[in-house]
Amino acid sequence: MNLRHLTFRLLEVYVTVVRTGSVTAAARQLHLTQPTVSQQLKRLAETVGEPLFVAHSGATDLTDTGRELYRAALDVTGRFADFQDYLTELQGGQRGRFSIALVNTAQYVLPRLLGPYSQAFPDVDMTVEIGNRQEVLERFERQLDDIYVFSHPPSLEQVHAARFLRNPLVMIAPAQHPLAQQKEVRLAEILQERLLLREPGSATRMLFESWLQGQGAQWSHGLQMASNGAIRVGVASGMGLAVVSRHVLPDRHPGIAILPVQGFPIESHWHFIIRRDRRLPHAARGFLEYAAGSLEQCLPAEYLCNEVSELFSQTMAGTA
Amino acid sequence: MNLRHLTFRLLEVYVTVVRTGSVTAAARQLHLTQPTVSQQLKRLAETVGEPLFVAHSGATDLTDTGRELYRAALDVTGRFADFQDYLTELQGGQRGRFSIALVNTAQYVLPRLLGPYSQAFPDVDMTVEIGNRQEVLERFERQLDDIYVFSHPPSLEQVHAARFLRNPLVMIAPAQHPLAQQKEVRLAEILQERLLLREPGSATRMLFESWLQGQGAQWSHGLQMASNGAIRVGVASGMGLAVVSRHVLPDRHPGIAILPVQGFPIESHWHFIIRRDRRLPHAARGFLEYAAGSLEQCLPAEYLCNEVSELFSQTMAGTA
DNA sequence: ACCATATATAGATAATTATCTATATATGGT
DNA sequence: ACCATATATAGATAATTATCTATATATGGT
Repeated sequence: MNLRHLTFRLLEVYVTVVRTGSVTAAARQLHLTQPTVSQQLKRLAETVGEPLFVAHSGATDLTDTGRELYRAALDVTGRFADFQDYLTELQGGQRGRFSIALVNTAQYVLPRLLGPYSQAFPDVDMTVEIGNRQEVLERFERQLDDIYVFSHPPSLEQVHAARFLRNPLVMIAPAQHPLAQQKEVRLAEILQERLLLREPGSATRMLFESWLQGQGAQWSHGLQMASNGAIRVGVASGMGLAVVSRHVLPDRHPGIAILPVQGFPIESHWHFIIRRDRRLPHAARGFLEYAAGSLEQCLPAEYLCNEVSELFSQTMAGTA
Repeated sequence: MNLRHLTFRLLEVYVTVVRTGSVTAAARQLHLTQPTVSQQLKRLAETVGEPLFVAHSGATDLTDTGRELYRAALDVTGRFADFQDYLTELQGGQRGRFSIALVNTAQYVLPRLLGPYSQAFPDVDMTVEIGNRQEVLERFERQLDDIYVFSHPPSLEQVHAARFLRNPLVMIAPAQHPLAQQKEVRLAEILQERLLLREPGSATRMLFESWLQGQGAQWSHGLQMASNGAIRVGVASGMGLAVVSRHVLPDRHPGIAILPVQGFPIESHWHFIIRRDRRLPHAARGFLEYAAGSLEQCLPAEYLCNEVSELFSQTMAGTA
């Protein structure tokens, strides 16, 4: 046998024999029979091409070569044990990396989950991508990320989605706006006003438009703005009304009023989405498990809608 | 497959693939076919339980796990290469250890060979044992050493011996002794004198006695002394005559005369002796090879009798 | 001198490996 | 759009390994 065909197992057997100082004891420890261990030793010595033991009057002793081999075996098996540890951590989700792509609006809440998670798993290397619905959808199609967050997941066969948070869309107005004083606001009243809207690829805008369409309505004065932040500031400074995710507003939001429009808030949910046709990194699974268990602690109870574990069990099935 | 059944060979294949960045190139380098290497990689990945490569648009890249494995593989194969180097040196006789047992008298010449040898092979750990014939014979019987030096080797089946140096026994007397003035000395004249003799286990004494017996003679006044050195001093100071190896006398030996006794010098030879029933360490073989090639440079030409290489070829046959 | 214990050897077998040839399947560049 | 190149898969096979049970052979201690 060539030295190259040595296995770690064989070295392990050897190390055990040297440590215990006895073939029989080693066999017991390794759950092998004594002849098996004897044979392994013989094969090892043949492979090395030198005797490893000398039997001088009873007690067998290591030769110099045997001692060298023992050292080498310890180093080598030790180094490989390190690699195994790495694997174990990786497979347990305590180590590794994954990426998650968020639609813009979700960045107002998700950090509350991502923060504690990355504190709990400092060895996981997490990448967070942010874009509007259109952009995240493209990433999804190009399979760039491991987990996606949408309010309306693409419905394809290879997609698994699970809701984790309510995402109500509200109509906001400057606090001093006349409509803000009313008990109830009719849709028609809104459509007179100027509306600050996100770009067409935005999920919030799509949702609102499809809702409007359901009502057989259409807005008249629109003004496009690049971000939720800009819209919020715009509304506060009297530029117009807007539809935004409730999460875009801080808990306290002076200068801005939520209008009690008929049919509002428009209900939607955020989902964690994974692709069945792509291997889910252990760390990504680990994150979803963490989310399933910790959403309650991280996010306000009023928005909770924790169905993450469903996703998780689905995935399991998909993987198996 | 379990991680323990990984072979160094498999890691080597992996390392080659990573290095060349190509399965086909690695196969060429390893003198394997491409499918063989593909299969090995597949098996390796299965063993590890994680993908090692990601194929993103053509170019295949290592995963994190692949990179970890690569590091581990480098460390591990590197460590084992060190062990192989050790083996190579050992098997080449440049490293290792052996012991050689000398009869007392040989210690006057052998250092001239051992010195240069151990300078040339500083990594060989050599043990030199010294005793009288009886003692060395005992060591031989108990198989304590790798090489023995006798003038008259035991003649057993498992013994290989080769002469390497003449060992003439001379009769010495105080320089001012009457016999020292004669052109020729008869044996009878000697036997009148007091003879300084080594102990019964000594080779010199045995040789002399058996020679005497051949002549049908016997000495009358004997005085036993413990060492060749003591005898030399004793003779110089007029205590008597003595038979010693020519090598016991320095080149210049004022105060001592070599008597031209009839039948003297008694010729004998030193032999290197090895046992066929005992593994000859590579270093011991290396020493004998060195002796075969370097005796001429190390010892005086007049005593040379280099038949060491015969021994060596015999040994080869015995081993094969 | 014998007995208990440890080790080695013989003989057997199921499983696995290492390797091949032939062929199918990407994939990148003109 | 096609062709050259690279990779993966299928199918086959000889060799090797890992392991066992049964048994022979040391070896050290009373």
